[in-house]
Amino acid sequence: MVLAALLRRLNTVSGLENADIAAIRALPIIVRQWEAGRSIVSDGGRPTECCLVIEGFCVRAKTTVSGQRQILSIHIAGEIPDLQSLHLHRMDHDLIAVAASTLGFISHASLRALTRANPNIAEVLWRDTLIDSAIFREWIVNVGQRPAASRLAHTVVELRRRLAITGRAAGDTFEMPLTQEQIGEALGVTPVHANRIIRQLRDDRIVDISRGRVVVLDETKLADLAQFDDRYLHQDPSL
Amino acid sequence: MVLAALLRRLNTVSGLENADIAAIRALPIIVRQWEAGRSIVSDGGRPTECCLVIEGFCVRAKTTVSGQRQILSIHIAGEIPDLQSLHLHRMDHDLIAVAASTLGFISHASLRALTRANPNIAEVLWRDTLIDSAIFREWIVNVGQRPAASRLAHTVVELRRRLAITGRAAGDTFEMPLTQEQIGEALGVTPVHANRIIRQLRDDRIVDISRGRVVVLDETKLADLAQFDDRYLHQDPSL
DNA sequence: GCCGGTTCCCAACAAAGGTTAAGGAGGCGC
DNA sequence: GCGCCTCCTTAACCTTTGTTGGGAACCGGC
Repeated sequence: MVLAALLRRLNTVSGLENADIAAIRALPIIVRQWEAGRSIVSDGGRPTECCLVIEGFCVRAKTTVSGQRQILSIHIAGEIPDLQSLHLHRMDHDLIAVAASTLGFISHASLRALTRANPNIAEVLWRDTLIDSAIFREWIVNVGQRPAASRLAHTVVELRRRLAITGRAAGDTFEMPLTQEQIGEALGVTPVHANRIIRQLRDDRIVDISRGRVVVLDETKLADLAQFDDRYLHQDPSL
Repeated sequence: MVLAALLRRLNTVSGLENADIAAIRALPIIVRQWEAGRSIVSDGGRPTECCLVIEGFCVRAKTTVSGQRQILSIHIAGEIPDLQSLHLHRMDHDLIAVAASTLGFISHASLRALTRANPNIAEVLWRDTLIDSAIFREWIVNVGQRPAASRLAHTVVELRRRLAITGRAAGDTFEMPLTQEQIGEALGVTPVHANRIIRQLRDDRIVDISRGRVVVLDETKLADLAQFDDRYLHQDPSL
């Protein structure tokens, strides 16, 4: 069921009525397989559909004039990374699959009809983009204020929490299929320095990040380093 | 007219119909004077109203567990910096007036009634929060990839462009009432380093930032340093 | 099973930015 | 007009991160 992760996530994060679920289920979706590294929408593009991650991993990224790349967010099953394109018609960044992924494409036309007809769903999706925004704010703090090792720890904890919503972070292990270069791009450091801090966290027996997997070795030390406060994820709709 | 800057801005950035303008004009707003440095809403708070900046300057900021502060955005006349609180009920950051300001408070109840009754306005406001989000993305790039002097230049150019919408950046001079410490907090550098780069840009005759005012001395050099691409501001609704 | 590309790993050195510590300029209350 | 407080300014020194340039390990295709 292609909508399973999306419905699970929206229900956890915002709460859905039965009518909402039915309306979302009725959306026409085109499912496609995407290979690792392939771009989904590019900076400057004018997409006419939104992309639901059914399975896999995508990132949003921006490249500066001088050619440096910054990863802005990491997206997992159940998320719609380019939902903003519904009202921001020209892309200001790239969306790329970093691992082989299953994607579902939903036309802007059908989404707009859905939100117009169903203000409740409009608010749920609006809220979803606001949570996206809250995560960007935390990333500004991450790159602006924390030393590189803490940045990595914070990113790892955040991803784990988000994966947990759809049951993709059981135990102390989960997938994070980014190369060290991409981890550096997400943290705002060079690949060499990314390697240094990954090694450091491994040597200190805090987390082992290798071959696209993360193994948490010491919860306490990781929490200490990350100084993670989950409020910004707004996972509880009642709060 | 307290709504002048807001309507001017929404109309530039999204386009408004006459009916929308009338409906916005009918909103009940409580106007209050705010002194410089006074907090408007705090991290963890659960506001029941949104705050429109009628005149003045506000910033949003987060403080880490270890006490470091990061400014997330700068807000000017015509903006609603905590519009996200309409659907994100608990604040994940602070909103503070950095200069003496005139603020208008609009209850969530009346805003929600407005958006429910008028899907067009709902979309305009949704789009507004998406532009907010696009600016956060650019700030991640700014803090993550650019050297400190470019970061400052970029921030200056962005603010100038946004002020220009409501005619508050005529000529080569505009207000930016931040202390050097606050500039540092926005750029993710220490106050000492903020001072270094401000001096450097002054010595190089690029911009003179002092006593809360910015004077652009050399457009070309500034543009060069900032590498500014205004697409992320999404100021043209037709694009 | 080998080959070519990607990814990972590492060391030496350079540069950007952080830390500490201090003095000076300007505004405001009395 | 004096004193206080905030903000700005600067210098010397230290730490983190970037740069350059390498080599080793892994992976998929043939």
